[in-house]
Amino acid sequence: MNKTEMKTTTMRGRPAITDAKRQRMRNEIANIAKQLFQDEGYTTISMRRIAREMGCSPMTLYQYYNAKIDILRTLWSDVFNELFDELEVVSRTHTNMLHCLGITYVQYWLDHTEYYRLVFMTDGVNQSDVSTFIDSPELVQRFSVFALAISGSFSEKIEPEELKLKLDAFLCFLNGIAHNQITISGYSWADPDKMVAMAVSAVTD
Amino acid sequence: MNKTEMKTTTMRGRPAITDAKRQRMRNEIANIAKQLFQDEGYTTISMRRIAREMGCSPMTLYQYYNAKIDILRTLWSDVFNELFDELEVVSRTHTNMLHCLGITYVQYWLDHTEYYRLVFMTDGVNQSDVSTFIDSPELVQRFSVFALAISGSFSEKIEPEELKLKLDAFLCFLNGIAHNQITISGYSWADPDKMVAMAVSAVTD
DNA sequence: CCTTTTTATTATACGCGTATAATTTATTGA
DNA sequence: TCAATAAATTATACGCGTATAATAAAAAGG
Repeated sequence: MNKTEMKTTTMRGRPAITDAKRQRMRNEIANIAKQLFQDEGYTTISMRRIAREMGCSPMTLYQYYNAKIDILRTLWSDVFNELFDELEVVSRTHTNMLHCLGITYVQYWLDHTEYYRLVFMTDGVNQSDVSTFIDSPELVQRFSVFALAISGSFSEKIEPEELKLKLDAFLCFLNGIAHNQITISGYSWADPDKMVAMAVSAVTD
Repeated sequence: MNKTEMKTTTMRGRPAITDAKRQRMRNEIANIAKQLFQDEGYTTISMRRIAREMGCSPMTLYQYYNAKIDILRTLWSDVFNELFDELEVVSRTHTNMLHCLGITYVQYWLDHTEYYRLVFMTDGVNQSDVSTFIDSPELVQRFSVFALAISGSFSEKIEPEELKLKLDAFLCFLNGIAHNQITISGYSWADPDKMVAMAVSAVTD
């Protein structure tokens, strides 16, 4: 029997915050933080600063998020959902699906480098990474558009382990293209679309 | 006329530290820091702790390094040179050069994830970008082992722009493989060697 | 009303990286 | 020997993330 269930019976003491209220507060914090992170960068913005903008004390933020990094994590999922919405549109409207998916995926990050930095380049040295939420079931589910596109590009049925290899490699290649363009921006990279084309043929041949 | 040149003429005031002495001090700090970083991790170890082990005040470290991250950068630079030394050995001793180069390159980063994070995942907004380092002439020079291996894998001469495309794509793919393994560590990725093999065939076919 | 209980919120404190101010040290010219 | 000077070193201070302690707020029971 957990606390939310206890709520139904009468209880002494100040009542715990409603789930709805809690969620509204989380959203408010996330929205303010998103704006600040995008404008001035994750490391530049402090919890004290977010609190000031919220009109609360710094420690109140910890009532709604375990840590500063957790606020960022919430923003990550928003970003991914937007991206995958685009990808699903592509998967329904294009015939040479894989190539278009690749282009869309890479181009999305190149068009939103600040998001890319938010998701894949959070302060390097500590060990908290993106995988904790990439592993969330609903996101794993979303990645299946790539798997379907790959298996769809073959006439005969493809073995699961070979599909996994192709899928993983394809995702690595796409991320690598985006990542190098963004992090090594001083170097004049070859056309991303052509590199995506190479990634596609590596997976479909 | 700079300060080192001024040293030759007589000057008032406490003399600046010798280059040799400065280098000895840098080495001493680096050695202590390397041990501590390896034992307890970069984030865990503080400048105050390093100073304590050195028997000096925290701020004295800043006489020899601009920032904590610069100490790590120095350590990384050493190991990075070792990577390219390895790669050059590989390029001289193996026939299927490209595949071995790829394996070596990726495996290096997987063996030194903390250095990967340092170089490729530093928050680009607030300070030094990877490209400033990657663009340094001696490092660009080092990357040519990949270009040579690619052009060497074709019997007839390859056009420069096509070579560039293949080289850039190959580097993107390799970095992507390493990057995804490191940043999305919770996901069980396909065998890196097999993905490298796909990257190789994408470039050589 | 007032106490009791439980939760939300805020205050305080710690160690961090490091900018800047203060101090010590090593040298030269008088 | 003794100021003057310049570099090395150290002390102090700031804002940071956040753990923990203190306080305020909201409900129920007397």
